[in-house]
Amino acid sequence: MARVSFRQQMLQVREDAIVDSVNRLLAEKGFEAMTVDEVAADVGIAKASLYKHFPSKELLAAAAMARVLQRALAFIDSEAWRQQPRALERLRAITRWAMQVQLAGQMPALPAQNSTLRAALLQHRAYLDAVSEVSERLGEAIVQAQREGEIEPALPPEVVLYTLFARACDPVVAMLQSTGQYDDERIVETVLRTCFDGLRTR
Amino acid sequence: MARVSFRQQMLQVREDAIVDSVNRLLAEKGFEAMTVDEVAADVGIAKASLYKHFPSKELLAAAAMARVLQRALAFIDSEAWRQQPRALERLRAITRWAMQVQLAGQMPALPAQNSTLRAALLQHRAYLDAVSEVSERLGEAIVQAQREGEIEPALPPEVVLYTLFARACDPVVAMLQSTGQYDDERIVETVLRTCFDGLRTR
DNA sequence: GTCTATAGCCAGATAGAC
DNA sequence: GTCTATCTGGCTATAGAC
Repeated sequence: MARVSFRQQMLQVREDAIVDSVNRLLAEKGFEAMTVDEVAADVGIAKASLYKHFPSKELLAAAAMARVLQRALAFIDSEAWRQQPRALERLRAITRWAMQVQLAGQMPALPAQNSTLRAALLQHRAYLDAVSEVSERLGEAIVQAQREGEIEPALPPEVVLYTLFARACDPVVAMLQSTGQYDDERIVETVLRTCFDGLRTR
Repeated sequence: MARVSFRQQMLQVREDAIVDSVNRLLAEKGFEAMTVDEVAADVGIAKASLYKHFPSKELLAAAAMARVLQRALAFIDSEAWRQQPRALERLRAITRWAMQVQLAGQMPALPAQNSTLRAALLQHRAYLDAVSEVSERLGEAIVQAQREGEIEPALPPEVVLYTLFARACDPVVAMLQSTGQYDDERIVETVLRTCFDGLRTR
């Protein structure tokens, strides 16, 4: 059995704390506006210490984005998710999960088209692996939901996939949150509804 | 009749060129990653000259965002739009217009929650006026569409409004464009469909 | 108003002691 | 690995000649 030293555990805990902070700051201000000084201050360590853990700002952000995807994957692998018999309900569940992460201020924004972050992500193994793993699992659920007649079969599966990725970061969630008029559950259910059922009357 | 001097016309043309460049760069890289040097180079003038037209980077971006909204307003005021008898079709038309602007690379991204740009926008008269004017017109169309039974009446009108604003910048448009597998019209119609009809089968 | 040149600042990254 | 102190580059903004 893999014995993990106390030192390594401490390291892991610290890195988790760092990545938490980065997630929050990425969600709040985006990659470019987030400064490494802020991250260090938020974690409560010196900036130079941060650079011992992550060799650049880009790789710091990439680690954070990879972890969100790994958590999504953990959710997808959970019993509760896989036991859901209808594929449509599985898709709703993962989308709901993503919106809850966003409401908790832990969903980093999608990187802009042209950004040093984007370039770094395309070379980041853990991130790319997580993206393709999540895409594959969701792709299966999408195709199944289409076979079951629940998701519109005329939509190419990749359109559905991209839409779900985009809705995970849907700015409408933050807009509704900032009005203060809706509680979290209401926000999630409303945005989920507009995503799956559209704005038109059914 | 208002006589406009040749000088003023030249000025206007130049400022339009500047704002075009800013729009493109804002769409491509976002406010923080865009540099004033790039804008100047893109327009083909010196950076100091830019600052004669716009006193700060924030106000430069704000002018660009205000102009997009003013163009949206011009579209809303056009005969073709207003003669459309059904409110739902008017909402579809303005959303389609926004997606075409985005495909043309001229739709600036929504500012992040916490950003110097956001602060500047909240003090920018032309921007705020345009936002509230657009919101008012769309709000009327939304309520009417709900009365006509076309837009889901259970959705608060502001949720519909925010959703339309968000879809104007929907990253799915750029994602589909970057695959190169779809022509512009197909992209617009597909994303419009997911917005109004949802992902589920009807 | 346009330019060249530069001031001033701030953020990413590093040196080097402990 | 952690810190303090510092380097370095690039960015916003301006000075000042034309």
